Amino acid sequence: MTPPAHARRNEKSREAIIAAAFELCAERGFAATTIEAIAARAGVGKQTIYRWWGSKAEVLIEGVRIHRDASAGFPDTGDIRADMATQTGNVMRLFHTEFGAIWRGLIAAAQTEEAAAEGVRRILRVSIDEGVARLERARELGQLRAGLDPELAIELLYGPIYHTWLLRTRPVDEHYMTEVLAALGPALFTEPTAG
Amino acid sequence: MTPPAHARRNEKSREAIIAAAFELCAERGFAATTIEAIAARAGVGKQTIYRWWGSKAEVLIEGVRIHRDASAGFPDTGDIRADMATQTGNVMRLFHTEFGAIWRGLIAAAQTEEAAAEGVRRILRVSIDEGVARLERARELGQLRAGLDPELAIELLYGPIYHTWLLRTRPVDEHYMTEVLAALGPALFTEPTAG
Amino acid sequence: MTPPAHARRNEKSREAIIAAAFELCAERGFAATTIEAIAARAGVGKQTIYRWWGSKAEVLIEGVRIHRDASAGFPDTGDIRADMATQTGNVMRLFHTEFGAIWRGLIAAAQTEEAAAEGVRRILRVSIDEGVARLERARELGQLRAGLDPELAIELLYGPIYHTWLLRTRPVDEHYMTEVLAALGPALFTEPTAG
Amino acid sequence: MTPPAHARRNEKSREAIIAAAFELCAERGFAATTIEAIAARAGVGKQTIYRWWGSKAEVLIEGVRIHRDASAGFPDTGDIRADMATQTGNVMRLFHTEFGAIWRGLIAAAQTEEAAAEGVRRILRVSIDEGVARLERARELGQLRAGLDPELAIELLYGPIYHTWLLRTRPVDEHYMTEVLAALGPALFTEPTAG
DNA sequence: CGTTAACCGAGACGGTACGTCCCGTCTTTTC
DNA sequence: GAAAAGACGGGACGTACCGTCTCGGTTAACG
Repeated sequence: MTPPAHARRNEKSREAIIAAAFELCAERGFAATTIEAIAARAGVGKQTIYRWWGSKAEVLIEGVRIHRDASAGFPDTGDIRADMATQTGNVMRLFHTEFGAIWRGLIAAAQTEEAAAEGVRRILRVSIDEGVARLERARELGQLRAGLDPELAIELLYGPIYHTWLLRTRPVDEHYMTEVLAALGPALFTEPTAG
Repeated sequence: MTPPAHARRNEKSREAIIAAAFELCAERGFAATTIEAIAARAGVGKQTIYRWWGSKAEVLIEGVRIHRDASAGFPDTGDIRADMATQTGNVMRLFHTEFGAIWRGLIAAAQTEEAAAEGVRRILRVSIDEGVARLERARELGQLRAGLDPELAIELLYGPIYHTWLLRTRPVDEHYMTEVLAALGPALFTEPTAG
Repeated sequence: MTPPAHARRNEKSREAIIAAAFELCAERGFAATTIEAIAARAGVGKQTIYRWWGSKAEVLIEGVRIHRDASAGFPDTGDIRADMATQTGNVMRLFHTEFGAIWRGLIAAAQTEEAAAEGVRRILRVSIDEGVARLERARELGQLRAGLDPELAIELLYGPIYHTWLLRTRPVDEHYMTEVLAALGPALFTEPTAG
Repeated sequence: MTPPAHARRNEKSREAIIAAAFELCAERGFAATTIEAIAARAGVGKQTIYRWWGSKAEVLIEGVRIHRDASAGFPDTGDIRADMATQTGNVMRLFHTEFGAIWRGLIAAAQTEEAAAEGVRRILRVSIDEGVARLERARELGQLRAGLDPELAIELLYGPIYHTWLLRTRPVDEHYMTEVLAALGPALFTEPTAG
């Protein structure tokens, strides 16, 4: 999404733009954030944004990627059920922060704008791969239901999360993930061996 | 979303506006569809749109509702697994038509605009309730796993559909729903009684 | 230059735009006057300017035309030499006011922009015709050199005025027009009959 | 307008810039010619233009000066009326070439920009002085009306030329200068001696 | 004869204005 | 009195250039 790193590029401007975009999304939401406002807040000419990114979505995606790279990966305590609960809980919590609002905006943009879709996909790919890797380790310990495709398993898990978060068909309380995991248990995991 | 039906209201305009909105979304996509273009296409003053709806999303939601009311409900052949496969297959097929593009746009709008979110929610509510009703009938036949909340079950099923459709993390082939249902089977259903 | 008078047109905006354009030209000069600034000063959307005029030059030309229509015509005391001195003196004085700066800008614009050239031409046409009419009256009194084309005579007179004013090859003192008229006398007029 | 010749200055760039400026003015007109385009066409950095000139007008003025220095001066056949006709005819012809379009642009720029005005003035000064010198020679031969200021005479002559050329109040045919000279004759010259 | 300072091409940068597109409101006229 | 038509004030769009500012790379004068 970003043209290949350019020697002459001003790193300070790049950072200021991403930071301004995040601030403005936090303050007034994704839809009300404009390139003009980002440029003004960052103390930058509009052209400098258009030179390196194709839309506000691409700016934010670069910011999200940086944010994501700096955050913890999938937990691995050896207990796959517990780790899944931890991870999905983290995700749901994240979704209710400012970051969630930005991510929501990006997913909306991705419905319309191919570049945004590509960025969203790339970000999700990493998370999915982490989840798949964790499931592979669980499989080696015999914790996974036989014949289960790990990537499909991740979708079974994240699907309901995104469904309730994006479509808001019902209020989500803090036990939601517990219920989802409990219900999905028989589809995903072998019975935990007794204590 | 629509003000209470008004005696004086011009029914022809109402229909022309909704039809124009659908056409334009089909031709140029949700994001590129504007109120001005809808009004021009419908041969209507802009004010007439603003008088009765709050945004293009609301116009489309009314159209989607009409469309939905005219379509078949949840199938019920007695075989819950087969009916689920039929229904989810229908949904996925629908998502790849022009209607899908509109629905995609409305979900995007719902991330930002409360009125759209409300409309989306109301439309989904009906579909979910139909699914829940179908599952209740299955439960009476002992086809459902004990202790399963039917609404949660619907989310376990539709979650992955929306996840792959909205986030496009991977190409979806025609067997996708078969695999999802197979994987979810142990979580949702009792073993089908032999022959 | 202006589209045919339109019933729906907002007269207040039209006047505010012309007034704002004049003010801004007076304050910062023709070149530094922008459509954006005119719109802002007039409390008007830019589109409202672009809807009715093609450029700032056309706005100003409309203003100049109104200004010109409201001003006195060619003097006629019976003494053609004196009237010419009065008139050319008035013109030169006018050229050193704010109005002169605007007229200067419009002539500059006319070098580049056909619509401005057309406007300038139309404004000048009226003044030239007035001069021609005055000379025709002088001819009837036998004050004009035989065989002189009155329109050419006007050009012989105004030519040096515009030459010094636009090209500024030398400072112009208040006697300049006296000298020009004295020098042109033999070319234009018959000897005044001794009195 | 040009800083004092500098030893290090790249002569090739200087020439390329002036040539590019002339080409671009010829192709798209003075107003549409930009410093960026000149730099690109000349294969030169923008800074190299800004280092040596203050504006595109100054670049063109330097080019015009070179052009002018290379062209013939005022003719002198001994017959002042004929020489004036020759010279003014040459000028009017020149005004209808590409060079005329550039000169027109510079005069327009001079209305707004002091440096351009200064350049225009300097170029005109030389031509006026040549004309004045020619008239002085005519005076010695008794061809000039007594008491006529030669510089004023030049303005009486060039005034109408610039008036019609810049203000375009009427189409100018090839006899225009003949008529102007014929009409001005009594103001400028003594009667040609018979035979 | 190596150093060094200016010039050079290139082009990113902070800006300003452009002319356009729509927004949602308002006004006029018609049915 | 709803509806068509569309002008209006406004805000953002994405683009074009402005004039300034690095950045390496020549290149010519000086030490």
